[in-house]
Amino acid sequence: MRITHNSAVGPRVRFAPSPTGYLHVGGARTALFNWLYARRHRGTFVLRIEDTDVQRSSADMVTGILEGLRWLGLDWDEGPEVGGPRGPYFQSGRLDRYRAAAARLVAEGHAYYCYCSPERLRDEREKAEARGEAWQYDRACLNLAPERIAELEAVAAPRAIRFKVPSTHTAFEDIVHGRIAFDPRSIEDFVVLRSDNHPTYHLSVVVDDVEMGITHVIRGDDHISNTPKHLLLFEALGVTPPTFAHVPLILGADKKRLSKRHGATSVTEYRRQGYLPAAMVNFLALLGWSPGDDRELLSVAELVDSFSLEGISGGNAVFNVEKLEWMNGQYIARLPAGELAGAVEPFLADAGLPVPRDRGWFHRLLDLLRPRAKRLTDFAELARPFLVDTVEYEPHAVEKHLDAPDVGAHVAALAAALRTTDPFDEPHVEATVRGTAAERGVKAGVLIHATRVAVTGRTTSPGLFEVLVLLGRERSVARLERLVNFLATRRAGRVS
RNA sequence: GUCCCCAUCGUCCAGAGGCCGAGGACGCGGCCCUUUCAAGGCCGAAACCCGGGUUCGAAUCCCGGUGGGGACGCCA
Repeated sequence: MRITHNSAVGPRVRFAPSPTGYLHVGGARTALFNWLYARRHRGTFVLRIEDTDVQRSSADMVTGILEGLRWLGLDWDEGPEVGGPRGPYFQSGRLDRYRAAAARLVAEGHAYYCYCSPERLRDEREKAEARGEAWQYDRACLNLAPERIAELEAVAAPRAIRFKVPSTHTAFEDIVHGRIAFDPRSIEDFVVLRSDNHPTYHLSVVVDDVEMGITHVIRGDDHISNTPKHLLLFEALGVTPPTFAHVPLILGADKKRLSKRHGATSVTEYRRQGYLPAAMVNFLALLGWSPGDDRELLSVAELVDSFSLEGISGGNAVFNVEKLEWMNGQYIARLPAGELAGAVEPFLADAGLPVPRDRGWFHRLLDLLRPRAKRLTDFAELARPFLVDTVEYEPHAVEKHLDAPDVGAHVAALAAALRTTDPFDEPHVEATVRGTAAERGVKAGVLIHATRVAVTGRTTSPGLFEVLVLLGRERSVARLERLVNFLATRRAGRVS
């Protein structure tokens, strides 16, 4: 049997979410950095599901996370649904390995059994807290007498396994932060295997990173303080630790860790709000990282090409939704019409609007609307007048533009003129509108605004001539005539 | 409280001792374009946290302070 040594080919990185929640934008960015690093260096991107917390993990969450990653275009080389030579990729399927590792640590004197009750530990912590101090495990079980152990075992007392933290000085070179050192005395003898025989995060993450041949650990800043524990574990297991790169956290506008109260935090939510995956990726990439120059709009290929861990900033970053919106608008403006159509369709459907069967016409409509859209959801409202049979007149539009004298007559005249405008294209339609206004002695604006209300029901829309042409002669004329009727009956109503 | 990380415009970044009288982007203000709304173009306001060093010279290096964040679980 041949062992594949991918590390010789390129770096192996991993994204290891725990399915206790949806895919958070912070997690997505961590995944993105890992992915970019793997792609940049022709390495391997591994996806591993950390579901050792059986209580809080769920299969639905796994599905959601996978969907989120796929939507962003972050494909994994090894992991759920694609498999790979270093599986299983769910920690729940690797329990025996963690138990074996824990047993080995005990056998080799790096860990010991701990029979302390959770209640006692909790009490000690509370007491210490009351004194304003932090409590560290007191090693009560480190040197239990053999007889005592025999007693405890005889009654099958629950036992956990704790790592015996050596006094070795733990320091490491972090790619984004430089050298980070911890005083080993500040690290307690942490549990590696719970009394229910399940590993803690520290054990599973290290065992997996070893067995999966991970060369670079790119993860959130919040793991810095866990790193010395991991380092110690790697050492006890006799393995050279991977290289670490701790990326800063994403904060909300109040500089607190981004959470639900700041608004949307899940990738799925942004997707629903009408953001394009490419914009999301671009934006996330620039949160805490920069290519080193002033480029803002970078394609995935460009990101891959310029990504480097050294370019990651050390400070936390505030999630700036306004910039995301702007960026999304930029991507909407540039997306090929065909792709934009596909992206917009579900949002039209959600709004109860029909998707035009004439693709060419649909594309022209989209081209008219796109400079006005920041999110895909905007298209529903923007497109409504073009997709419904009868437009509704917005009250303020009626007030603002239909009260001028003789508006009805002007509009009627335009309707008549438009019947014979040939060809019915922008230059000719514009000439007709302006000509009609001139003939009737009103400023073009008056007629234009009234006409806009007639065909869209609103005070704002894309350029009126483009709108008329896109709607076509029949619909345009019909809408103008309908407005004439509307004004007539409205006046009648007022008189009586 | 202890340990760790961080510190340039409101926000995201550029800046790795002289090129910085600090550059880009979002947002904001103004002007232009214009039938409205956008988009676009141009212009503008806006920052090196404070105090000590080191150096001929510091946004850049060192120390301290302050501020912000994170971690202190048989959660991950």
